[in-house]
Amino acid sequence: MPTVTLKDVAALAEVNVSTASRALSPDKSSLVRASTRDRVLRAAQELGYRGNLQASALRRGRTGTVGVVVADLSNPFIGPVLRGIASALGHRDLLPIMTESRDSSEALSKICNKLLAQRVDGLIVTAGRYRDRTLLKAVAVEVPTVLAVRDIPRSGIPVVCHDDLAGGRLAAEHLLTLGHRKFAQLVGPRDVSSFAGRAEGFRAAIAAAGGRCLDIEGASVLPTVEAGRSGAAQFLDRNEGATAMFAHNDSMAIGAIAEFRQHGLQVPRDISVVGFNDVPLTDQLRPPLTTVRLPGYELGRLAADLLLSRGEGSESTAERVVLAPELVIRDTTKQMT
Amino acid sequence: MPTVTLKDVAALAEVNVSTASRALSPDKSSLVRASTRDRVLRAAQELGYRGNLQASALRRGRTGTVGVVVADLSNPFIGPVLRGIASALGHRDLLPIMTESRDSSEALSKICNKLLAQRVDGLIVTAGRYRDRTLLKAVAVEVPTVLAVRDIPRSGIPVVCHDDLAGGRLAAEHLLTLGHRKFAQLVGPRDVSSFAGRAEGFRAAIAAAGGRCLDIEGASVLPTVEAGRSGAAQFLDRNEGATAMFAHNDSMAIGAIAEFRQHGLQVPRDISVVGFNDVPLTDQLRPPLTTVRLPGYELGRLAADLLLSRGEGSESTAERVVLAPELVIRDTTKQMT
DNA sequence: TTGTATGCGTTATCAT
DNA sequence: ATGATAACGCATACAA
Repeated sequence: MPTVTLKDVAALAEVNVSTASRALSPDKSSLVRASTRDRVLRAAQELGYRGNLQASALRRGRTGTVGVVVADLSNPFIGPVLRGIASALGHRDLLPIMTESRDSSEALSKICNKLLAQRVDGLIVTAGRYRDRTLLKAVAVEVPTVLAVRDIPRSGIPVVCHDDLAGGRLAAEHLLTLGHRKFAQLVGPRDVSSFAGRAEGFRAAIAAAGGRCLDIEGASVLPTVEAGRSGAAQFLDRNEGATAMFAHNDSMAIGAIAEFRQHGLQVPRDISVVGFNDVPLTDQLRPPLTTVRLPGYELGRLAADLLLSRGEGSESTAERVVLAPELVIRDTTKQMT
Repeated sequence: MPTVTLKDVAALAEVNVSTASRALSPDKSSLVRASTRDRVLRAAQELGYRGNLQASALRRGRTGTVGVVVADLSNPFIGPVLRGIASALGHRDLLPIMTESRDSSEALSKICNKLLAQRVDGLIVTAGRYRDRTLLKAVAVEVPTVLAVRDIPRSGIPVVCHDDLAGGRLAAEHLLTLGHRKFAQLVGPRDVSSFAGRAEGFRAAIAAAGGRCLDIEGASVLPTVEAGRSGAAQFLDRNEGATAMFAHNDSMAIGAIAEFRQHGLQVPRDISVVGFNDVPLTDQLRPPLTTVRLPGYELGRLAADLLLSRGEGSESTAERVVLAPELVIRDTTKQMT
């Protein structure tokens, strides 16, 4: 497969390469006479010419690509976010390069290096933990960067995230309204802003109402169904009379409910449970899960927009966009009797 | 941020760029004296030098990137596949460029064009439908390509997929063993190999056993929970005495079960249901879903391996790898009484 | 072992 | 309106 270059096209159209280049460039094509442009276009068509973005990038100093790092591609929450990013980016003819760090700082570092070597025009990181602050600050000086989903305070990096503080508060207020006074929460990793925010929002709202809240740390590594089970088991061991539990994501909530059931406790009859994220199928569970919904697609779109606006040098844009969560009341929470 | 080039490094190390290039190239670094290499390395370190992969690619004729196209990033099945791909690729220092077609042929076409313009070294397509055959055949002559998950018969493109025929058969045999004789299946899109295979495998096994099977087409556009509901509703309308249903994925199975429940029918008491994919949380449903599990991670790894082996010109490798599915029996199927 | 020179494919500048 | 040419950053063939 003899790769067709601009030179070939120019030769066939009997023009100089620079003319061919102009004719094929969307914005400069007006500088060339219509008839010759047509000739070039036809030649390109005939040869099956494809611009070489590598060469173009080298010459122009921009690659037309944006790196995107996510922690976990299997996290159902991330799909909409990526779609939002891709949508906003595709709109301006940029190609997202998506990668997964598996929440490993080492992997994140490697990925960033690769992306920088690829000379991405921008970077969107949804996988940042507090301990990655130094790394990401260094990255951010090399390429326009925005954080999404997870914030890193004092990093100085612009961010689009959801309001986890409000999310935790929403969960707390819902349970308080139902008459609960003693609570437990299954906390997620402490050095991830989303989880830290949920913990603090919940704790503060409970405290403000004079309630008591027990933190279960067992699930602080990976917030999975299994972690939810073991967290619930711990909770039952040292039960201090809590009647409601807030899990920092739906997986843990589901695990907890399963564990409760196994111990003969029914949700919500014996204990109320609130999850977080509203991932698919939570509405199909028995009972359907009360949870907090986040605007993933919107978040992705805004993150990409923020990146683009920064890339254009208009530093005037907001550095921090926070999206409101929404409480979805289903059947795992009920009024105290 | 004045971008550091090889020239800068060479200048600081007081060597020629070619020497610097050699010193920094992992495999050619043996050609340079240890002391000078150290000097170059230190200079690179000091300046924070990053190779420019664009320029390197232009010169070497390979970019070190592989395009990956998926139909739907939110499909929980795809996560492991992508991880498998990334793992195999990362191992050889290749960067996967992941993209999503949303199952649109138009989008697929655009994406392929972009990826080709990016001069990816290879392409893995998990989003191919039958109608994309022409497009993908054209793509495959330009760049080493492998299909994954979804096959396209008579495309001549190597493929790694699961054995959907066997998957359908597994479902059928399980239900037959339980004593069922009249069936319905909620079919997925006809022009996607995975669904076509499931349909055919199920149908054939039923026919071979002298059973009867009704195909419900209502869900043939997007196989979602909603499609499962409406499919089940259709099924109930024209009920012909079937006692078991095979849904072509878990979402549809879940939707069907919900619809049945709404009509006062219990699963598996009144009707047995088998899903497909074993996506997360299906084990947490009430009742837990009987389904067919596919080796996603393994599939991704093998697809990447196949691509790499092809890229190396060893055309001797198998053109078609088919992975065995596994039946996961849970509680939505039961013995006929 | 190191340096010199050239070209990868494109675009921008400067002429014409 | 078009052509000639240089340069982007790097890697290699060849020379020394």
